[in-house]
Amino acid sequence: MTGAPPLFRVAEFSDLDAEELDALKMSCSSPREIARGTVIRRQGEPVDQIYVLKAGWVLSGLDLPDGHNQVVKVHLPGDILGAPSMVLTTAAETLWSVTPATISSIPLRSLARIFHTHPKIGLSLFLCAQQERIFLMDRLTSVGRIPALKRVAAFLLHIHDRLQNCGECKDGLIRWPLTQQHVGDILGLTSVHVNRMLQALIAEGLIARNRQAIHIPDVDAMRDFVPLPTRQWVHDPDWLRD
Amino acid sequence: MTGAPPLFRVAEFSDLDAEELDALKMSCSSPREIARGTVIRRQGEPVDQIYVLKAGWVLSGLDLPDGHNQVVKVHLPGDILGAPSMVLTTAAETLWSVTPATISSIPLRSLARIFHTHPKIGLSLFLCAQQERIFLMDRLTSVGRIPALKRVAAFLLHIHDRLQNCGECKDGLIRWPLTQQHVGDILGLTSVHVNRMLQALIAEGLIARNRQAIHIPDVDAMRDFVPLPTRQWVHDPDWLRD
DNA sequence: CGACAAGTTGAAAAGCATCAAAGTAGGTGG
DNA sequence: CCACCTACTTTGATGCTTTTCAACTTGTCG
Repeated sequence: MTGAPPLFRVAEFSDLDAEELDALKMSCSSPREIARGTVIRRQGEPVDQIYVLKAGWVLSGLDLPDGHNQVVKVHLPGDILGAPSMVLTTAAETLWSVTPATISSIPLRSLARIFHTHPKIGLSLFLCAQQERIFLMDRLTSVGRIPALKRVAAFLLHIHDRLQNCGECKDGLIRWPLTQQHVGDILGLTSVHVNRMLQALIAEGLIARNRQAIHIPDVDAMRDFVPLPTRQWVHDPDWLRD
Repeated sequence: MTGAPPLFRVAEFSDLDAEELDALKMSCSSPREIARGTVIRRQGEPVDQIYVLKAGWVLSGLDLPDGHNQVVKVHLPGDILGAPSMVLTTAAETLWSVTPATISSIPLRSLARIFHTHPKIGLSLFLCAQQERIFLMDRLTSVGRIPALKRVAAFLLHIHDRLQNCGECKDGLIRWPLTQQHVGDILGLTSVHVNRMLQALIAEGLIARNRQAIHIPDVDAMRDFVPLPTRQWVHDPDWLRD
């Protein structure tokens, strides 16, 4: 939207005025810088706040008793972190940074208050939660019904689109902080198989790659290759206008 | 909670007073009865309302170009249907009943208004959306990282717990309207393999089955067998009380 | 009774996991 | 500046889980 760093993706569906944006900011603690690999909140811990990601990449994942891990969300700048566990007595997910990151936190009490003082923000938060459900539904479809090659492609394209949305990607060039093990945990594959699928995508000419970056030279070709639809998000629709 | 049929699962996390429940009811159209196999809303159609399921089972699924289908949600009585597509210009999901069902609808405009007139309902709806995210995260973990036998077991247990929550299941006995093809589409398996896994669960003594029902004789044993944690939902927590 | 949907079974093949080992880059300390 | 360490990537061989395909069985409902 603007050239400024994205503060909140909350305003993605309905425009918030300055006063509302201010109210949101007031609810946030001052930003905290964390190193790569920092655990923000561990699975099983009590939940008394959620977080806003100002910069960096954060993963949210579930650990299984057998040592396997499923990453359920790749968080990019502007995202709200840790909200699903609000409805649980103990956090479902572990949140950890895979790059240096900047986060601030919102106490649950403040969040609840916002719904009363600024209903429109409440509605915006609700819509963001629905968007997260769409993301999860698409990933579930990907993991459940799409073979590995296209599954990896779908994921790369998804990240591309979201990075572009927050102004961190242009010309299909993505600074890539994830290991192949991470990608495996995101897509329900082994890192070995992810490696082979990446090589296959390179052989197809759909992507190029060096150590720190992935390049999608022809985004439209990638879109054709991926069997999931590109999602068209509403913005300030009829039914939201009073 | 009560012996009465569950109207809204919306009140699961915070108690709503009579006036609020009334406001919710007022936003709903009068209930409509639909036959088994009725499509409520098809993928790709415009989105101008969401639905409340009063009775029956409804599936929500995504169709892929290759003809495969991924069911992303099994809806039980009390559920809100179709909300994720609110943020899209065109519905992501197809909703169809697998039993005779009773639904009523809520226009998006009314839903938006509720956030302003009854912020507490807005907050409750937000929390329900977070719960749906937890369900999706658990299913994603299931499909991504849990082998077929335990995956089927986890799903049966999940449905058991939710049915019990809305008073439609006791003593581990579940009236079962889903075909093995449905279960396959829910879990990312083929119906053939679902069939074999069900037989294996019977051989293990974890379930029993006849044509219309599934029985979990020892729910605790089932819980031990399943590698996902049982979710403990908050109800009326500190931070929600003003 | 006959038709259709769903469940069941077996055999073969595919896709992905597993295991093990070697290769590569980046960072650190001597 | 080199040597080493660590984390990550890459490669090959093998095996298992699940799919695919096809046929057959069972139940249901007109």
